Amino acid sequence: MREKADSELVRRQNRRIVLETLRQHGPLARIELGRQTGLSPASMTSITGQLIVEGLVQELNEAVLLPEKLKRGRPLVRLDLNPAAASILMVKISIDGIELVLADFRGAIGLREVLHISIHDTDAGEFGHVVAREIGKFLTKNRVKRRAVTRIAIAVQGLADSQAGTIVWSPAFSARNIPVCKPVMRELGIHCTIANDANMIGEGLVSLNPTRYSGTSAVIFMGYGVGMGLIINGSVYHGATGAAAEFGHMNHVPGGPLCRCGRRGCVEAYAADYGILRTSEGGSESAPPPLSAVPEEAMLRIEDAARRGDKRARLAFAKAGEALGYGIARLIALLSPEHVTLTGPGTRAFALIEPSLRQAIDDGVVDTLRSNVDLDVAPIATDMIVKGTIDEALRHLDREMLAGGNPYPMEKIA
Amino acid sequence: MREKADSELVRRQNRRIVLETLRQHGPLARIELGRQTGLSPASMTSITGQLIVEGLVQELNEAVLLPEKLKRGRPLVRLDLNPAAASILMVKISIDGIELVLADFRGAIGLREVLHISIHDTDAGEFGHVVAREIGKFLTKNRVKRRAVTRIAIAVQGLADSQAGTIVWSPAFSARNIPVCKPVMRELGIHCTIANDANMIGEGLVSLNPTRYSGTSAVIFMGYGVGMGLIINGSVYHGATGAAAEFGHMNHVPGGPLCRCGRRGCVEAYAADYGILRTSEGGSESAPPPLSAVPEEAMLRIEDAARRGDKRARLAFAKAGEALGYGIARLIALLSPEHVTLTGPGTRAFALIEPSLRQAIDDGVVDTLRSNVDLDVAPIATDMIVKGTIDEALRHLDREMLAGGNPYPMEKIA
DNA sequence: TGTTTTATTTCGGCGTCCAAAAAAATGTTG
DNA sequence: CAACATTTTTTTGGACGCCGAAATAAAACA
Repeated sequence: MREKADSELVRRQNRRIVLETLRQHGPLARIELGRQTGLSPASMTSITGQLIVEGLVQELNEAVLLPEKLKRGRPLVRLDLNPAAASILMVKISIDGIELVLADFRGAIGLREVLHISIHDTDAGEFGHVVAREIGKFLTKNRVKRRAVTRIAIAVQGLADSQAGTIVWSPAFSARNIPVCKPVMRELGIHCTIANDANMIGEGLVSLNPTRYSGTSAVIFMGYGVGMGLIINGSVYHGATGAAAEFGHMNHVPGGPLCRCGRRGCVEAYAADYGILRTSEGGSESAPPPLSAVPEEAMLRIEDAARRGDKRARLAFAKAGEALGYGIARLIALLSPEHVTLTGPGTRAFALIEPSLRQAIDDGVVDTLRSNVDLDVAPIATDMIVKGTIDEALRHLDREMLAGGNPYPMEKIA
Repeated sequence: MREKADSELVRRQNRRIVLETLRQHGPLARIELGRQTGLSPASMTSITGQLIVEGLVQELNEAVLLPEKLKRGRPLVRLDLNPAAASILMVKISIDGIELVLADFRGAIGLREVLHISIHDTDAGEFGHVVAREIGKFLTKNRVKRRAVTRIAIAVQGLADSQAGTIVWSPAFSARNIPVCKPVMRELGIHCTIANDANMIGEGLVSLNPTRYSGTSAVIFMGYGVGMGLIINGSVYHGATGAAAEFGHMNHVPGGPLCRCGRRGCVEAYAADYGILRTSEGGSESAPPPLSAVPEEAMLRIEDAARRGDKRARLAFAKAGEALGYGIARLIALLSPEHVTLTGPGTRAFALIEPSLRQAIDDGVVDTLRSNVDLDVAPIATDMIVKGTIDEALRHLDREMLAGGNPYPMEKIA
């Protein structure tokens, strides 16, 4: 049951709609905002006035920006989010290292740095400190005041517990249950959240194209592992702790090949790069997966071999496709998503995977459901993680800032 | 992005909260409503006054009802939903026949009738007419005016397309794609909806215990088939067409036994009564499933045999448990629900199924996820379908009636 | 310079909510 | 039994948000 409504709720909701509209459709004049949101020009004046006083929005001085249309009438004054209102520090933790990105309140990226530091064997108790230290260095080097950073948002490969702020399990670490957010918050005094990277791809897709992703869709990431971002009814699904959508560790065949998670027969054990590598090398299904990342060259070699007709290599991709296909079939049976998007480096070999994947979907799904699903491939995923993480943090921020939206009397605005 | 807010939205939302509170917590005085909803007594007077004028709510004259506490002070006047404000005709279509239930605006059941008519071989074009005719007879016999019936809500075993108002596929029929809602609406002139019965069990559980089911949960129905109602973030999940959550037709083993849906290896092909029957009789996996329902006695016989130690019968239940268990494991990997509830006649033999089911869940789920799931068994399900269907129809009704909530000036109320 | 056009602001009205005061309805007490 | 106490409900008056209409502002055009 929803909360009781009053005039405060009305204002808060309308403020939020205005902010979101500006976020999505770039700079807009008051009257354009009114058309977009359905609010009257009078209310627009009032709402934006308040937002300007609070520093979240600013008027743009764009004599330059409007050379195209020389209409008559009073020129419109475009408004935009004030980039300085907040900034988000995004941290991407992956098997390759740590990436730091600083974005402003509009979501525009200002600074970016990739650290190729070795983290795989970092001690669980140590890692949070390492992250905090690297963030500190990054900020100092770029002369960014810590107080200027509003939020730290972390995306990580593997299972993250967003409630506890920990990395439950990740291919980037040998350790498990690594606390991250708490030490970072303690050492830097900045609010910090952590989430799974595939979920963040989902966030990115939703904020990029809310109409397309207004229903139920899935993004499947293929690479060093198999991850999934699940969009349900237009918003990314996080379980109770943020640890849902473990598509890669959904069982495919009971008692099948050994997975990195320790179980047998997971989709990932067939379809992640190490699974493909193992099959193509004729390794035993009980052979333990490698601890470190499979080098890209190794995968390129197998792909080449398969394209040249090598039987073992072809089989490896066929098995990967079958596992993915049945996994998708099961997903369809449960949720009948409108879109299933494949992404990540593993899609490079999509042509090799596709036949068995489609066959598996054909065999595994009731006809009436299958016809509704649209399967597509989107190779580029890295920046989507960054964008998604930043956008999600900004959405949270919007809500926070609006919650504290004190009533400013009209007189003060003038 | 949500809709713009204004005072109309405030009133609508608060009216709805009041109605829902009355629906849940029985008759309440204005001041009690105020405490429950967080609205002031003044607003309560205004809102309930409006609802009373519209005939949705009525004051209860309960001099009798209050013998318990003889407090002093002005006695409270309890309000309740006006039962006569609307009525719902619920139709349950199953392999056993058709059941008709008439409920009032409070959700209380007034009339009930079970028709053991044979519908299995009804022509697809004919069935809607049959339903309409039976409803007509039922209403005439009980002297209920058609105009008095606000909505017809149908729950059906099998795959329903709630968008199109059709039965896509059902074990109760040999035909497919059977139009139901359109002919019913045409012949009776009453709005009609159709949905899957397992989903309606979900609705029933949510309205019975919203707190427990505020997150993600699944209800799995075992019987002539295997169905599922999926509750996500506190509300029952319907895909785009209402045809989601086909847990029974989620693949378990590629190329496995033949399922009633025509595919191979579905969970249902192992765990529905016909699947258990087939395995226990040592039938080939390619043996086509029976067209008609498996009689209860046959199942009781197999259960008995298994309890007495018959190997084939025990194997049949073990296989059923394994298929269900892996299905649940896959569900957990995707959504990590808080509760999984098993229900339906198939749970009679739960003790026989349980060991392999738990083993399968153990083998199929990553440790960190499994520990969060609470598995329980609730044998009685039939009335939950009725309750859920009625409650869902009433919820829709609430929304409709509130949408047209004209502003009544205070003077008119007095 | 005056006119036209378009964006924005101001003003007055309406609907909602709430707090406080008033009224209503009953029990308690001397 | 009348005055008091207590509790619920209604009434009153004020605040806030939205909107339509009128006023104002800022430009192009003639």
